[in-house]
Amino acid sequence: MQMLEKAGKAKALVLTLVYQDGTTQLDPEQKLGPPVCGLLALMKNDLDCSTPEDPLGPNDSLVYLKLEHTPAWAQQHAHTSQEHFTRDVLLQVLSRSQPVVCYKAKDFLRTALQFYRRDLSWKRVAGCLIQDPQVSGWLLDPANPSSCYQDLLNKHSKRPPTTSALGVKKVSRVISGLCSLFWLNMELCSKLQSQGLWELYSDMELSMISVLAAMESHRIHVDKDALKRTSDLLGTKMKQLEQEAHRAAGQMFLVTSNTQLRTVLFEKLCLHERCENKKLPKTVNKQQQSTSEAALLQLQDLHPLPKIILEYRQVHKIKSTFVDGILSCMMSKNYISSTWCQTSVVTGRISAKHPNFQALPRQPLQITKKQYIQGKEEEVVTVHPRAMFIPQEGWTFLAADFCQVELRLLAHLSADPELLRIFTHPQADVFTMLASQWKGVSEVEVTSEDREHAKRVVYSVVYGAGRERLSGILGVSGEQASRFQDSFLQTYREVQAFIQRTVQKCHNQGYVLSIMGRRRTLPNINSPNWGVRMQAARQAVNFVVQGSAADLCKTAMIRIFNLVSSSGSLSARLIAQLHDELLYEVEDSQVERFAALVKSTMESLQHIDHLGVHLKVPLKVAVSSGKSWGSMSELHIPPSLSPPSPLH
DNA sequence: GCCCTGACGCTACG
DNA sequence: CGTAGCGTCA
Repeated sequence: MQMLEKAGKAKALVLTLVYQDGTTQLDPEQKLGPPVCGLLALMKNDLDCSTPEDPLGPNDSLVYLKLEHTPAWAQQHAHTSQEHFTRDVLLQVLSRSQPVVCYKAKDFLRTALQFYRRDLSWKRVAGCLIQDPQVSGWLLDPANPSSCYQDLLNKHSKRPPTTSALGVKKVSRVISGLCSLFWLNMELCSKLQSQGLWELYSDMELSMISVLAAMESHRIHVDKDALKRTSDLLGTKMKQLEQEAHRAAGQMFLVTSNTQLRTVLFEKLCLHERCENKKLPKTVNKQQQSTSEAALLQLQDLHPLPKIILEYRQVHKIKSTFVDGILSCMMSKNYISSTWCQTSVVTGRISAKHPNFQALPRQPLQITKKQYIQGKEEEVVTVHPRAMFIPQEGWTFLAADFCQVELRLLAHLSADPELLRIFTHPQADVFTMLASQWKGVSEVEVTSEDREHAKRVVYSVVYGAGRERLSGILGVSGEQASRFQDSFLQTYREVQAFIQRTVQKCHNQGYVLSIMGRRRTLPNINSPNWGVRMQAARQAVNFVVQGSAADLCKTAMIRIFNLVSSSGSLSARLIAQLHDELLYEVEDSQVERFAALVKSTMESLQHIDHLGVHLKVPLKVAVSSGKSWGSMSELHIPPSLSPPSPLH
């Protein structure tokens, strides 16, 4: 009890998880993270007098908290005082106003939520103010995130710290590690302040840690049996396609080997000689004949093999990554939870792994199954990985999508009058209007092909893709792709001006900023090498658009998280973030109410007064819901249901 | 024979 | 543009 009081009064708390093999979060990362066995907390009171040589001041103290699971049958009465103590300290950590520091704080929060699943609601992590030097370091230099704690320390500490750690006991190494973590955090905070990144850090990125921890601690149910059946189905389909490929090639070869495929296509069949009018793409690094989708599409009329390979690749991708890959993430469970990474994307977006939730195919795959049953010889089966994800009984998936955020941001950033008009006076579908304006025809004359072209061209400009990439995607010549881009930039003159302005600014100050002050430095903007310099210019433009979109999406996640956390009745949980789309699991009875709240919260981000964000275009959010992620249908929210503009 | 590693190619998403 | 992840090959 004395300890608990001490922890509450301490001026600062420095934490690290301890793993069963004796390592901590401050040690270099393991391949397979060992299980957590406890938590080490340094309570700092002597902020002035301790030195690297004698890191522990007289009023500082250290406590180790054991984390272990009690078997369910013993849980009823057997809470030991130690377990209560640990839980109480954790609760205090979550609600204290004094600083708490932890390297990789998200892992700590998730661990806490997992160990006290019953006593500790995920809503409790909403208010917590925990600092994380890993996040600070990434914000300061997002292009070079440090690989481990030592790496980060070397990069930012003023002088090389304590002498040879070898020979020193493990305990004292950990203690001095925690102390250095405290000082490193101070150092990073002042750097953030001097770079104008403090508000972004404390108001957005630190809140994201809690949001992501809560998201990771939620279990997403998966139809494991369906997944296994699909795996077998795709396996037999692949064997069939492999045989067809061998027959078409006139020889056996490894269908998954690009090297062997290249030999068959270009040395045996010599297909490149039969299409001299088309230009076939080359591989990036070795400048060989490419066997990519774009190349095979060019060759498909000359020989049956390319088509077979394309289909084989489609099936193989689905099976290996989205069926077997997800099965291997499930181990013996029947649910998954992705790991969400905050510090791995330069533009400020978040990424996901194990599995990568953000890359699950949007479109289902059609498989024609040959079977020799009387009556029907062929059967068409659709395989859809997203459909394997199922809400709990009595709950529904709800998706909220920022419609064309990046294009809207481009309109805002460039202030192009024509582009702005499309969004402020929406008379039709955005890309239809765009196509009609661009090609100079009326909206009813726009074909679906025109619309698709417009969409692709727009995003090639937003993403900064070259003509090669665009021509590959569009299926037209590089020359034509280039003309499309040029005519787009001619129609929307201010967009071109924005691009030039951004590159010029980057040239002058060495970095670019997003709407909320996220920063990317681009040293190569001054490179003597033309190619390198142009790449940096594209990265600069892309960063401003993509980074600003990331700012908006993160703000939306945080606001919705805070609204739900502080509500007594709402229970919706975030399942995944797909960059401009948020996926929630909602109690059936709350779907309409929550949908209205999400939509209005997200659309209200057009104006964020205290950040000085005032977008010149409205934001539009489309909401859909369904009983599986594979079958979502749009939800129309009557404007009357929308609550008044929520608090920040 | 075995497993590991880094470079490369391809492709899913936004 | 920029992520994750599967595969081959030396």
